[in-house]
Amino acid sequence: MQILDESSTDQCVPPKVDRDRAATVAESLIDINVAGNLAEMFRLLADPTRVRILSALLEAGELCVCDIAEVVDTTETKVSQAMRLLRPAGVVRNRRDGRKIFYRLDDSHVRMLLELSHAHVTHLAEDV
Amino acid sequence: MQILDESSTDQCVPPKVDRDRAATVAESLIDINVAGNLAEMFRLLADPTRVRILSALLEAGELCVCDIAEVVDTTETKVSQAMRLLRPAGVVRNRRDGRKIFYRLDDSHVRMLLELSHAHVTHLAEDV
DNA sequence: CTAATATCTGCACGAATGTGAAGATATCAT
DNA sequence: ATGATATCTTCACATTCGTGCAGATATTAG
Repeated sequence: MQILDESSTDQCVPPKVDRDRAATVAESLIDINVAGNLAEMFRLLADPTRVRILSALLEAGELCVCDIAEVVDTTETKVSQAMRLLRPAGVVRNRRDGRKIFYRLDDSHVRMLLELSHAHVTHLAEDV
Repeated sequence: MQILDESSTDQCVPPKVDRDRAATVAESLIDINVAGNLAEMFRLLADPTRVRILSALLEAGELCVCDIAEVVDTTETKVSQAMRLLRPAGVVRNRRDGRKIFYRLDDSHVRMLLELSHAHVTHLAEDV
């Protein structure tokens, strides 16, 4: 891109052009609080059980806790604790019907994330 | 969608239609290994520093470690350790030029994830 | 060669996280 | 009322994770 210029004497021996680019990036960089929110959202998806639960909801649309536990092949406690994390984050929404509580995805972005991620992983699987 | 039917008596008092749906979901459900890979990929993004680093690379295209540290306002050790996680996962690629090592994003899906996620969070920020 | 720069690694410690067991609520059936 | 079902919560424990520090490696300059 640009020719390296070792004239300036700063802490990192930065070529002038790169310095400018770095400054520009710093301005348009994602806000530190936003980065925190993003990281927290990714953390919610950083667990195999939760991924499978969300995947099941993506397929079924709506499922009660016991059905989720059966489909995902895990305990109801795990499902319940997963929902405790996902609910206040706005990822899932619940609805009571008798003694059952039905959950469904409640975030179009998360839905897209899941679909995109699924495509990503299956694409990786093809390579390997 | 379908009318609830409390006739069958199974362990979870499941209406027949729901049982079928659960079975269908179980078949088309994401594989357990794939879910693990997905979760691991999300875990890489589940850290504010790493999110900011990737965001910087998304903006700048390519940056060396010291510039990343300056732009993201963190230590070079943090950047280096972040890269130690992101490199083997195929998220970033590096190139040596002299004593500097330049990093850039190396995964179109991750790029999309970041863009989509950024849109998601800014959308949330508008609501609140 | 030595000195300085840029990056990486190993280690140790505090914090956060996932998990299971046991008990607490809430709803329905009888 | 009692018992059964479905879900949630609390607690404690083991594991993992992010962090900083000190030192190691690699490259360039003199």
